[in-house]
Amino acid sequence: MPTSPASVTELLERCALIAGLTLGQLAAQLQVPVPADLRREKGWTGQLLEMALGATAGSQAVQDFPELAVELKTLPIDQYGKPLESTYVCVAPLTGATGQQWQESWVCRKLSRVLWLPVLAERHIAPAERIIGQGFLWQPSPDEAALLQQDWEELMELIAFGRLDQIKGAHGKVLQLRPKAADSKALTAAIGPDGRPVQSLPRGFYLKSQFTAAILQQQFALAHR
DNA sequence: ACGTGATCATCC
DNA sequence: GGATGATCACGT
Repeated sequence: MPTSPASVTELLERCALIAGLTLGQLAAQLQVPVPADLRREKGWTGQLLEMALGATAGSQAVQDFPELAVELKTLPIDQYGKPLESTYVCVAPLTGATGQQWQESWVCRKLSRVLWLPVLAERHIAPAERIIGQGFLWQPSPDEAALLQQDWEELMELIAFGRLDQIKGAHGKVLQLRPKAADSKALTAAIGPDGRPVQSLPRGFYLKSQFTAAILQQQFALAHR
């Protein structure tokens, strides 16, 4: 069981070591069973790679590598390097976050330094055969940060004014709000249209795949110039 | 129930 | 084919 990396350099070295391996090969090294599909283990890939890299946070609400201030995100991609899914960031505070500033938000902090780890994960490829790509460290550019902040402020304002029901996944340019729950019947406290407390479906912030696609494109260009 | 890891399944 | 809403497992 890998220990937690002492530095960002060491973390990136570990990424280089596993790049090119299949998930099956890595799972064998770590003595982890591989599911035939991910229908009942949707987080399996992320948890396997957390283990391989020595992440310690588990299900705690902190970054994956707290000492390094690095958040790990696996990114399922197709053969052309395009993301297959949006990227979950964190749960959305539906109460008690009115007046919060962007810089102190959970979204901002989690996205301040991300280790992206692409995995070739087209659906026709069995989990064991999926190939680990080259991980890389990313920090939002000023432009990217501005886009994220704008979307976050817009969504948080709607939440604070009790307009949660009007928020669809289509809201936001790069950041979206979508259900994040066991099922559509899950309930959590939120603010109603009249400002009074109501119960509603828990939501999470997600990065739209077009945004992560741009990050990958930029990284690809950097790596090949 | 909440937050972690996300992908599934269906609709357009 | 891509995006949106729904869902699965686990630890706390």
